[in-house]
Amino acid sequence: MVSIKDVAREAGVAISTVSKVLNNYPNVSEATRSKVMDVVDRLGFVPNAVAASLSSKRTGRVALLLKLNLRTQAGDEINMQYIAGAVHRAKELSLDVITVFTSMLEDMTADEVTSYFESQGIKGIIVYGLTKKDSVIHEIIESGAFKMVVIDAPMVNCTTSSVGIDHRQAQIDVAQKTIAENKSKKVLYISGEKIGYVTDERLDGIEELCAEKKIKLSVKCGDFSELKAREITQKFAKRYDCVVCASDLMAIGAMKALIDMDIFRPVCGFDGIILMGYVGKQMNTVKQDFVKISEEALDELSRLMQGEEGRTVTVPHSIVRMEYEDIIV
Amino acid sequence: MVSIKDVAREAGVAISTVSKVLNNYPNVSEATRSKVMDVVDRLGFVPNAVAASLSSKRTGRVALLLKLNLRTQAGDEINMQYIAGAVHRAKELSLDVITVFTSMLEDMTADEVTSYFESQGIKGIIVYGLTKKDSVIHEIIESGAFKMVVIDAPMVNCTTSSVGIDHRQAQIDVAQKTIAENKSKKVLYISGEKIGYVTDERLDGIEELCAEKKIKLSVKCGDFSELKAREITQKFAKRYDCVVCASDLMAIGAMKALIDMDIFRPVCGFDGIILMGYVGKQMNTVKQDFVKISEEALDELSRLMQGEEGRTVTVPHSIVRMEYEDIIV
DNA sequence: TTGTATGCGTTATCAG
DNA sequence: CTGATAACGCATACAA
Repeated sequence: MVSIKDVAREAGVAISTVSKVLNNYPNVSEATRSKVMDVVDRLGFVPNAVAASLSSKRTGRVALLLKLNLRTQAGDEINMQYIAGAVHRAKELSLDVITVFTSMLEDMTADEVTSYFESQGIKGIIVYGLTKKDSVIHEIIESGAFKMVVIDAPMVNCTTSSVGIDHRQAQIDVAQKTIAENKSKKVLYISGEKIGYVTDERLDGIEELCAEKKIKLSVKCGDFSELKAREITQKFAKRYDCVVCASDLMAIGAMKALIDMDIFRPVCGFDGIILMGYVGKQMNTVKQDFVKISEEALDELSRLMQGEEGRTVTVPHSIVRMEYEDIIV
Repeated sequence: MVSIKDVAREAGVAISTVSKVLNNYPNVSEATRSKVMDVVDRLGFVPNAVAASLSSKRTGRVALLLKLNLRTQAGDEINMQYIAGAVHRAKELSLDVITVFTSMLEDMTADEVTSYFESQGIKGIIVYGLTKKDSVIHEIIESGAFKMVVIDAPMVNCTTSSVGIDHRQAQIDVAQKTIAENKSKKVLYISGEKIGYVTDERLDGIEELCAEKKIKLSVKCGDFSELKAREITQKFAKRYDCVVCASDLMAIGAMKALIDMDIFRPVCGFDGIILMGYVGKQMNTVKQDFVKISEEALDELSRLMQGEEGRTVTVPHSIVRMEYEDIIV
C-alpha cells in the first residue's frame, strides 16, 4: 500500500506538505501543489482513512439506524430505498456509512450504545422510524454525543435535525382528494400505532380536514399491519362511506376486507410503495420519495458535522394513484 | 472517551498488559487478567477499533457489494434481506459492514476500486449478483487483494468462496413439481439474462429435466423483467401447456399476460419473493432464504479472513406455493 | 511557504 | 509473566 511517506519521498517534500496539499491548506505554493498532485496521481495514492481519522479525531463515518420491523416487502422496500439514498449521497460527500439495525441494540444501555459507536469512530447517526418508546435512542439524542438526523420525528436540538415530509399536510391532501372524488360524508380512519410520531401528525391532518369539511370521522387504531386493518374494516366499514388508512399496507388489508365483504368503499393509503401498483390500483396514496428523504438526511448530517445547528427539513410529497403500468420495468 | 491508558493506570498495570488481556494473549496471570477486566467493566471501556486496526493492520471491516438494479420492490426485497442477514451475522462475528452499490464503482478501474477499499481498511468483500460482464470485479477477485465471497457465481480460488443455492437442482425441483401437477408435455421456459451465471445453471436444470422426462422444451431469453416475460408469453404461450420462468417477477408478468389472453397455463417462478403471495397465488416457486445465504456468506468470509481457503458453500432451498395468508403479518 | 516533531489509541516486539 | 517502546499512517502546532 502506497502511503503518504512514499508520496513525500517521491515528490521531494515533507510529509506534512503532502498532507497540506491533500487537505487543501491555503499556504502551499502552486508549484509544490502540482508537483505533489502529479506524484499522487502517478502512484495512485489514496489516503488511509483509518489513519486519518485516528489522527484528526474527525471521521467520515456515519451510521444508519434502521428498524427491521415487519417481514413485509413494504418495510424492505422502504428500508432499501433509505439505504440506497444514504449510500449514494454518502459517496458524494465522501462519507462512508455503516448499517445498523435497532434489533442489535436491543438490550444495550445508552452508554453501551454510545461506546459502541464511538469505538467504531462514528460521528453521525441517522435514525429511521424512531418511536416514542425508543428511550435509549432518545437518551443518545439528548446526550449530544453524536450529530444526529431523525427521520419522521420532531427531534431538533443543537446537534439533531429532523427530516421528513409534512405528514399532517400529506394526510390532508390524500384524504381530501379521495373524499372529493367520492363525495364521502362519513370517514373511517385507520391510524398507525400510537407510539409512532407520524401517527399523531397524520391524525391531526385527518381531524383538521374533517372538522373543516364537516365530515363525520371515526378513528380506529391500527398498527400498520394488513391484518389489523382487515379486522377493523370488517367490523366497521359498513357504517362509513370512505376508508382512509395511514399506510398502504393497511389500505391493502382494508381493500381485501371490502372485497371479501362484497361492498365498495373508496380507500386511500399512505407511502406509495410499489405493491400498490400491483394490488391497490384504485387507491390514492401519498408518495414519499424515500431515496430523496435519505439523501436530504445525509446532507443534513453533513451540515451538522460541519458544526452547524440542528433544524427541521421538510421534503415534498405528492399524491398519486399507482398503476401497474408505471411500476413494471 | 476512556482509553486503554485510563484502564492501565486505574488497574496499575502497563498498557501492553491491558492490550494482552483484551486480546486474550496466553501469557497473562489470572490475577492481573481479572484485575484488568474489573476496571474495563467499571469504566465501560471499549477499545477504539480505528486505532486497533491502524496498529494491527487487521480490521473487521467488510464491504457488501450490491446491485441496485431494477427499481422493482423485488430487487429491494432481496437486497434488503441480504443486508439484514449480513449485518446481523457481522454483529455476531464482531465485524462491521459497509454497503456499496456497484453503480458507484461504475467508471473506476480495478486499481481504483482496490485503493478505495484499502483506504477504508476493508479486508473482505461480499459480491451479490455478479454477472459475467463485471470485468472490474473479476479482476479484483483474481488479484487476491481481498478475501471475497461471491453469491450465486462459481468463483472459487484461494481467497474466494462461492455461496448460494443449487440453482440447477432448484430449477429442476420447481419445474418437475409444476409439470407433474399439470401433466404438462410442452414447456415454454423464460430464462434470465445471458450475462447471469445463475441463468446458465437454471437452464441446465430445465434442459436436463425435460430431456429426462421426454418433454418438449422451448427456451426464450427473458431479462428478469415482467415486461419481457409478458411479451414472450403473449407471443408463444399458446403453443405450450406450461410456462416455467427463471424468476418470480417474470412469472408474474407471464401470468398477467395469460390472464389478458384469457387462457390458462400453469406458471412457476423462482426466488420466493413476497409479492408472489399477493399476485402469484397459484404458482410454485423456489424459495431462497436470502437472509441465510447472506449469513453463510459472512461466515465464509470470516473463515477466509482467518486464512482458510476458498470453497463452495451450498445453501438449501425449498419449493413453495406462496399464499397471501402466509405473508401478511 | 516548507519542514520538524508530536500525538492519536492500539498492537507487537522485545527486554527484563 | 510484565513493562517499556517502537511502529501504524496521517494531521497539525510550531519552528524555520
